[in-house]
Amino acid sequence: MATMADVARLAGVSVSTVSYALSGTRPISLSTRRRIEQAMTDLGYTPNAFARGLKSKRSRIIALLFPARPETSQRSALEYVLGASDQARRRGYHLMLWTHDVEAVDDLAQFAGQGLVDGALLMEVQPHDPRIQVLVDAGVPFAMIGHNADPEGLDFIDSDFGQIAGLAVHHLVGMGHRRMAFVGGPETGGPDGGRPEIREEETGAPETIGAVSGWVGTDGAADGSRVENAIQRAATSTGSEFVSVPAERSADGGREAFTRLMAKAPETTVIIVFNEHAVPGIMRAAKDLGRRIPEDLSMMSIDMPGHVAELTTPPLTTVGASAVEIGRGAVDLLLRRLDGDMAPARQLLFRGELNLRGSCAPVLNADHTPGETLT
Amino acid sequence: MATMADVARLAGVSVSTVSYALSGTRPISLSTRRRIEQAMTDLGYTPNAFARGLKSKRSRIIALLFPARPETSQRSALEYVLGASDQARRRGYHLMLWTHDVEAVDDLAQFAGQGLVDGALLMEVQPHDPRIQVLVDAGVPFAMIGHNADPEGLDFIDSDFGQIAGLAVHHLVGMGHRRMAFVGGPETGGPDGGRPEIREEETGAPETIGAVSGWVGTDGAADGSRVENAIQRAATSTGSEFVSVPAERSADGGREAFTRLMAKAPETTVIIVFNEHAVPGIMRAAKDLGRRIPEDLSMMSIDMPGHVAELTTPPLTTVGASAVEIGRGAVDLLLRRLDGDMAPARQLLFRGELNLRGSCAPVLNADHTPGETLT
DNA sequence: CTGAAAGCGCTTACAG
DNA sequence: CTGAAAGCGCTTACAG
Repeated sequence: MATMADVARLAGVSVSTVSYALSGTRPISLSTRRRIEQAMTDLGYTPNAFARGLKSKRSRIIALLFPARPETSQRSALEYVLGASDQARRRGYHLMLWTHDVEAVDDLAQFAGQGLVDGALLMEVQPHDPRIQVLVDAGVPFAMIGHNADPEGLDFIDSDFGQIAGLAVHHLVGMGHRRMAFVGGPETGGPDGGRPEIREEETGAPETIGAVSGWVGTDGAADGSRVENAIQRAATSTGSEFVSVPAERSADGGREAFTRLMAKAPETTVIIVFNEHAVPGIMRAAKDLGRRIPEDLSMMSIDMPGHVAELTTPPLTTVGASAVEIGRGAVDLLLRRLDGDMAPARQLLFRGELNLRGSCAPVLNADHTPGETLT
Repeated sequence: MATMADVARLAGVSVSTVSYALSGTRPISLSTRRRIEQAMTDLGYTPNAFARGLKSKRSRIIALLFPARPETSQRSALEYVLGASDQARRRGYHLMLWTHDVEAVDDLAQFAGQGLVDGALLMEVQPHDPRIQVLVDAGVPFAMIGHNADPEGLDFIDSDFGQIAGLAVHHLVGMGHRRMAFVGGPETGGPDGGRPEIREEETGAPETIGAVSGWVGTDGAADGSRVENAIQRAATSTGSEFVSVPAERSADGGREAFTRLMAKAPETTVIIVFNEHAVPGIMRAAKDLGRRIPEDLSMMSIDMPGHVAELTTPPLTTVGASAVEIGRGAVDLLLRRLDGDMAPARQLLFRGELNLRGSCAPVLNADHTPGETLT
């Protein structure tokens, strides 16, 4: 590989001149610039990333911290990753994928201390995420996809679950639904499922950028519980009944949850699911009980990629924000910090959209009295 | 951040001694080693990756070259990525995700010239993949996931489509199927679909490692066509009829393909699909025609992740090799090169497995004569 | 068993 | 508008 010294020699200038020509940080005469450019093409010169990083303290590499076990990946995860990767490239950065155990904090500290990355993006942020303190201690700037319990002063981008819940519930109410159920992950399930108390602190100033809406507060809960709370609030505000049933992340988990749901609230007219892996089990259990979707029971899925939602029969109506766009937005948020912006933390909520497919239908007998059986 | 000089000062030794203590490349007295270790913990020292990379010419970073558009990602792609990322970590390497346009070869040349990565992994390798020459020219070692038309001398790992096709066809024949159809991507479709001629060159020595079987030759075709050819060979060797219909990668593409298939070979008893996005369209079109799956028509999907196959009704029987394992294997293949192994190229085929779900059933009227209608 | 020193390939004050 | 030189934080012959 040609070095900068090679280029300088061939162009008949000093190394520093080549460097300045490359960075454009000081004026170079046209003829000199031409000779340098010619020499660079002739030699096929590419600056050495390590020498550059050693001197300038900037690597132009950002890390994507992805707490995944290869076997149990969420399906929209790829979209976050590709969105972030694509945007990083557009903005001249490399993206390092760092899959890890959320609890393996020592490894992270070491990684952060290497100075390899200029900043980090955190996926699947937990309410009390141990990674945050590690990054703060290491002085590595970061932005979160999702957020922790107390995100004050921290940059993040998240789905606007309040808006998304409103969108979902409004659509369903318009179809006559008044008895709604929510199936989330094992961490959900309301009081008997260990949901943390709702704290409605109105912190920070709302902001709206593009498809992004303002941040107004946190309830300190994990994703699933936040979605659950948002749906519950939206549902009860319309006078609808609401029940929540947790489910393991598997088809069997879905079956089981459906059984519990039928025991608890047999009159349910719509199930809103935030647990991709439980979907097949729920749909099969419903079928086994003779509940046709959507005629007898509507179903809606939150944050499910469109091509996945197409696979079920009927295809699932979904609601959610674009994972690709959130991935992109996270990169922009981080690079704003890396570019030295000292402004206060920016907390962005990304608006979702409703994608109508075939799994929601009007309630036929909207005002049937409790006690009747729908089947 | 503490530097090696800080550690040396605190431990009362020279910088070189600290360096040797860290690398273990020369004997250090126990007491010295102790003092150095103490100093490192006290200072929270982590070696600077850039200084190290500049001097040693090794970054311990490998790139995963992923020619993806964020919007149209294959579902098993995440599994390759996570498998590779996980294995890289285990082996002490970082994984840089490089999503790019397959044709944007200039960008790749620049990337490769930076000396940032020690090697690269290529996903979605094309028959005449322009990336290969770029990497060879840049002197960047690489391993392929999949392979090009002429992989002689190149390391790769791929699904053993011959074995996979045999597994699939054998299972189907055992159920009485004798009229098989294949639906692949737009690049498939046999002679009228532009399939390259089959060249059966027996190159290289077969090898078997773990779940990996030996490589015996290439037909110089893209993935889809190779799968198609493998299925065709397996089918005709059992005396079965075989037709192939290409499909666009979308639900509509699937519908359309199904219509063409019914015009071409209405007696078909099983469809083998290698085109995830076409699946919903095929299934709905079949249903519209009154063809029940699996009673009237069996279906099998190649290389579809299990949790995805669970979503359809009935869940899909699948056949294929583990994408996670192939991702891991690719890393091992590359690191073997990076560790200076000068042995000849290693070409590995990964065996697939059959996952029975509910979409394949015995043919009821196995010996019906042409002219009868199954519906 | 340990140290002094060169040098990896850049960037960036300093000087003109 | 351009150059000579220091230095980023390591690794690794060279010397003892």
